[in-house]
Amino acid sequence: MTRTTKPYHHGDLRNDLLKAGMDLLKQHGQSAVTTRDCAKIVGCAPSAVFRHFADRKAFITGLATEGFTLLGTRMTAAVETVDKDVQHRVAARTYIDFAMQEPHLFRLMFQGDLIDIEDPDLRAASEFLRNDAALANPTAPNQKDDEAVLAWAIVHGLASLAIDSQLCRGLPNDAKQRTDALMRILDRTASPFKD
Amino acid sequence: MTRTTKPYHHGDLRNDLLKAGMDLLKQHGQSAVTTRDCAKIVGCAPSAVFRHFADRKAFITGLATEGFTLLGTRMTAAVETVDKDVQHRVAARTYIDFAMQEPHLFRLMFQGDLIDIEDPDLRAASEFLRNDAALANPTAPNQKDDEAVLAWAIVHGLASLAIDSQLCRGLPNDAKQRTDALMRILDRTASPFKD
DNA sequence: CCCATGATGTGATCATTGCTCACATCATGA
DNA sequence: TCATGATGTGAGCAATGATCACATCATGGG
Repeated sequence: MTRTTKPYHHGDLRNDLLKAGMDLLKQHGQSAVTTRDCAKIVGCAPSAVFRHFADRKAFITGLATEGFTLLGTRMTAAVETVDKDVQHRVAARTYIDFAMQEPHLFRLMFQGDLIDIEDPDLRAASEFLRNDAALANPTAPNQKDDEAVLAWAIVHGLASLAIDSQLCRGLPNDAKQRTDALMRILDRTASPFKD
Repeated sequence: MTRTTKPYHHGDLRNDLLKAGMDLLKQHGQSAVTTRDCAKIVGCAPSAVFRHFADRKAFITGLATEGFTLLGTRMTAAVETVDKDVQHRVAARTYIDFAMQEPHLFRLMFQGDLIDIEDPDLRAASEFLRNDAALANPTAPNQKDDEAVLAWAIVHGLASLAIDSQLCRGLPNDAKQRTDALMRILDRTASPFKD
């Protein structure tokens, strides 16, 4: 055996708690992400959670932050591999695919009353979206900015409606196939994504 | 005084509970909508709530159902007063305006893990959206259907992003003005809404 | 008209959950 | 080395959703 007595101090409790929360979230949704269950999974006392997070909202915000980081990583990685003229289309596909694969996480990331919108870490992790879409000032007179906002709205709207089961009738179960179905709509109708 | 002793049986407890829930929701968000507080506001025992709703989720679903009904009423009323060629634009404005005026309710209506998506009353109340957008089969080969889905996605995406404070930097505080700002984006960029 | 029955409301009570606090343990650097 | 601050523990509190036995009442069939 590698270890007989478990040490009093946990290695990286904060991160392990987030990982446990991610598992619960992925499998059973946000209501199943309970601080006590996360503590039990990690193997620490329920009170230990609050050494690393001010309250449950802060913990959930931490999960959302990880989600934005993950989405950002995927999008930049995907965009880097393709030609400039199809980058926005690839970005859209990656965004939608992320939502289809991680619906609970995606929902959480945009659930304004469950997370702390002002949290600096969260803002930093999600900044790339506002930058990419030039959303610092959505009322800008700049036509290009408007189109960027609109593109985000289209993709985000499609993903959200599909997740919240308003669009689910007729959509396939498999995540990839659902992404394909939504992308087909984009291809055929949305001018910003037409090549 | 009209009544000295309060009767054992409440008049229309179910509806009064929903009204109380709506008030709490509007003012403090979904986390403040607690079955006990609603009971206290209405003046009944905490347990009485569960005579009319299976559980909290069913109660929240009832609120969402009222929300869809309200939105449907507003949209049909608004559309009826204008010419056919601008109906979709007026519908879009009404949708966005509703979201800006009742952000908590709007969020709730599309929060898949807080409400019971399969509830027949909810489905009936929200059916007009799927009908209007011809969303029964979003993968339909019909180009017109695709455009309807896209139009809904645009409007829904704009409203959602604005509410969840990802778009809030630069947006005015007043609900009407926020609606105007978002509609301006639609006017300038979204081809389905260009006249 | 009466009363049996089902619907509606009550009070007591439970388990779960977020959260706090006094205290224990340990790592670190002065 | 040892004082100090960071990290973890266990007990425990208040709020909340939910259940259950019981109370109250409306109503329709006899």
